[in-house]
Order: sequence, then structure tokens, then C-alpha cells
Amino acid sequence: MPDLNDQLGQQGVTLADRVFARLRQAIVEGEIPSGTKISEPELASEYGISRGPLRDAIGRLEACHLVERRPNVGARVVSLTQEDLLELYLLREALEGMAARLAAERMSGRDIDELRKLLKQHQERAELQEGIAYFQTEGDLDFHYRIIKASGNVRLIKLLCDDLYHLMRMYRFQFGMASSRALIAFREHGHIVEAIADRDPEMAELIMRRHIRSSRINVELLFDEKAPKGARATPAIRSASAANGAGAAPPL
Amino acid sequence: MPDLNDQLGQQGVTLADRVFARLRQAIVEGEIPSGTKISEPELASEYGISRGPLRDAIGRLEACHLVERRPNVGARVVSLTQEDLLELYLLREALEGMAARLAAERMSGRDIDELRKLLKQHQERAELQEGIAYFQTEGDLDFHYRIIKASGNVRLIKLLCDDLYHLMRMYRFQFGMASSRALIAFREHGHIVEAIADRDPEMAELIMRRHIRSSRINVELLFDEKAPKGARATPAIRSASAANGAGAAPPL
DNA sequence: TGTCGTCCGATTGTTGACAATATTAGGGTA
DNA sequence: TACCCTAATATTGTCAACAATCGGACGACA
Repeated sequence: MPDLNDQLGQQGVTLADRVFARLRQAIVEGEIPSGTKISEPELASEYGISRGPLRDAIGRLEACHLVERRPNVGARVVSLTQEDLLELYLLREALEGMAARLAAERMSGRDIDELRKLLKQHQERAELQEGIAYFQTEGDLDFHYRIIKASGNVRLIKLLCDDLYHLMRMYRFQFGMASSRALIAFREHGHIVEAIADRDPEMAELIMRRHIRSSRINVELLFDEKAPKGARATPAIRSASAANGAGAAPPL
Repeated sequence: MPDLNDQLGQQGVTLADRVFARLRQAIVEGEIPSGTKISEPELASEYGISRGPLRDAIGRLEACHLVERRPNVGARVVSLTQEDLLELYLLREALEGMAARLAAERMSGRDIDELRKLLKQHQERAELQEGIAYFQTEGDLDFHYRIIKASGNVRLIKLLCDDLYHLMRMYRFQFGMASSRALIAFREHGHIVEAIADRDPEMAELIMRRHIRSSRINVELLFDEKAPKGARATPAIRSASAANGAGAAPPL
């Protein structure tokens, strides 16, 4: 599982960079639950740094919509709403459809082979775990991630990988994923690869869009049966290491 | 011409907010040319503020891709490349196509009338100036802006209006706009409104996508004849008030 | 003469203290 | 008892100084 956006390899890594990456992971994985107030003095002392770089990091979190900030009040971890998730799916449908089309046009033969290999790995793992863990292990996001990168559109890649996908992961950590669609989704992935291998951009876009649309509708149904009215998200997974008072946090 | 994103009306406006808005405008409108190094001490003294909020503002500029930052080196105003502009158009095609579809589904009748009125105003002005100034006066962006907002998709709106559109404006200030397409574009706007008024989402998306694609191809041709090889942008418009040494900058 | 290494200056990253604002607790009054 | 006003407290926004890093100039050496 390659890191979603590896900022390794670049030269200088500042303090704010590290605390940003760390906070993002903590938020996405639910260690800091939705709606939590981000206290600057508290976090600063926990990480053993000053408020300067911390504020910088919080600013970046705000930029990718993981926290919301109000002047003179503070920042809170975003509260994920049903509507927001559906909007996210609509966006993904348009953007990843485009990515699939571009990938079919520009992806190298070697990368297509790599993609096939990835699916084969997923298949073995999926068979092993009887299809229940395809989403949880993020094999799904990994697949989508590769196609996005294969699009070659720098701005599209940044947008999806740096911003939207962390939000998607956050939703998955909170709500879990319906495993009923795992097998279907896996097959659809296969069809997408086929379309790309056939160099059929329109087909690749079509299937990708349908793929994401199906996911969205599945989520909609899930929401409707669980919470009839558009209710806020109540965290399902608990923080593993949120209650470890002071000390905490290995050095950056 | 309403402000693209009015942060008026909200309560507390911090120093960083104001300097951010100001810097963004200066960059977009070419007052601070492409590729310029952003010197923190210099700007801080010019605006009469400390480096703290200034760094915050620069961070936000980086978030919307108006400046690029390297650790321990500094920030530079982005250099607009031909490839980047074409990527931008591809993104717009997907996103605004989606916006037009959603607008056709959800726009209120009253807002449609408003949109018609806007086009009528544009027509009068366009006739007055013989079609040459449709793009320059940003009537074009204004039209697109309304449809985006009418989509009702909060995330889509933020993405397009807060980030991508400032970049588009920056390109227009640098390269100017081909006025040859002004009349055509105006007519296409009319068709889009008709499709929306007909509550025909598919048609609205189709026309919007074609509209933006035509613009892109027009830009491509323009680039090809001007600079055969993918050359960097050389600023065409000069800063009006860049040379006013010290003093400068009315208070924030 | 060209290249490498070192040093210096300047800029950025970071820190801690100060000022301004919002939240909350408490008391007074209708 | 409920509501409003006031004051205390804590948090955020801002500032100025310190430390770390980078870019360029100068000079030594092949």
C-alpha cells in the first residue's frame, strides 16, 4: 500500500510539514473524532512544538477541508454529513470518469500490466478473506489512485489525491464500507482495466462513472435505512490512542 | 460585477484574511508578475504588518495554487504554462458540464430569469463595444459563475470559485482573450440558458462541455501560432503600480 | 581557465510573549 | 425562576527576536 501522496524525496521537510501529515492521518483515521475542537495550546504541548508551525499545519488542514475554522474562535474537525458525502461522489463521478478516459488514452503498456497485477493481488487477498475486506484494506482506493495518476493531468491528480481522497478515507473510517458491493466492485475494476487496455477512452469513462455511481447509490440506500432523516455522522470507530493523556506523541 | 467570493458579511475578519485577499488580487491582475519571488520581509514592511499573518496568507495562496513554495527557499508566483492552462480547461469541461446539468435540474425559475436578464445586459454592452470586450469585462466569467452557483453542490462551488476561477482570471489578465470568439461564446451562453430553462440536464451539460471545449481549442490554436514550442508565459500586461517604491499600499 | 570548497549574507522556519476577541460563569433584576 | 448584563478566563491573532538553512561570492587548487 503506497502512501497516498508521498512527499518523500523532497529536500527540506519543515516542522509544519510533519505535524500536518501527522494531524491529517490522525483526523482521517478517526483518532481525532469528527467535530473535535482543535486546541492550539493543547496540541502544541502534546507535539512538543510551538504554536507557529502548528497554526501553519491547521491552515493546510483547512485548505483540504479536513477542519473548519472561524476567526477568533478556532478550528474543529469537520462533521461529515450525508449530503457532503453524496456531493463528493458526484464530484468523483465527473473527475474520475475523466481520469479513466485520459488513462485509456495515455497509459503505458507497462503500467497497464502493473494494474493487472494489482488486481490479481487483490483477487487473491479478496478470495482469502472472502471478499469482506476489499474496501477496508483500501485496495479499492489503491486501484482508483493508480488510474488517477495515470491520467497525467497534474491538476486533476493533485485535486483528487491531495484533497478529496483523504476525505473519502475519512468517511470510510467512520462509517465502514458495505462489503456487499465488494465483489461487484472488484469485477467492475476488471472491466475498467479491460477498457483501458483496449484503448477505448469513452468506454473507460462510461464504466468508471457507472462504477462510482453504483457506489453512491449503495451509500444512499445505506443511509436511508440506517437514518431516515439526514442525520449527522456519529462516529462508529473509536480512537485507539486518544485517551493516553499526556506524554504521548513520539517525536516528530 | 459581483465579487467572485465575497467574504463580506462574516463576522471577524483577520489581518491574514485581508492581506490574502489583497495579495490574491494583486497576483491575479498581474500587479505582481508571474515568477516573482515573494519576499516576506519586503511585503511585510510594505503592508505594515508582521511576518506572521503574511505567512498565513502566503500559505493560503499556495493552497489555491497561485504561488509555489519550497521549504527554506521561499514562495514564487506561479509561472503559467501552456500545458497547465489546457489541463485547466479539461477540468472545467468536466466540472462545469456537471454544474450545468445540476443547474438544469435544480435552478429556480426566478434565477433563470435573472440569468436571462444578465445575458441581455451582456448583449447591450457587447453590441455597444462591438463584441470585443465580452471577455475582458469578465461578463463571460460572470455567466459561468452563476451557473456554478446554481448547481447547489457546495464542494463543486468552492472548488471552482475559490480556486480554479482565480487561476482562469490570472491567465486572462496575462494573455488577454481572443475576441474573435466573443460573439460565438455569447450565443452559446444563450443556448445553455435555453437548455436549462427547458429542464434538459443532458443537453445543458452537452452544450456547456462543447462550449468550454471550443474555448480550449481556440486557445490551443492561439498558442500554436504564437509560440510553436511549449514556451513559458511572458507577461504581456505590466504592473500599473508596481514601481511606486516605498510608502505604498493603503492600510488594510 | 574551470571546478571545487568555504565563508558570508540574507531569507526562511521557529519560538515565546503581548494584545484582542469570544466563551463562560456569576450576580443582579424583572 | 428566567433573563440580561457584567466580569473573569481562556483561546486565538499578532508581533518581534532567535535559530537554521539556502544561495551566491570569493578564493584555492588542478
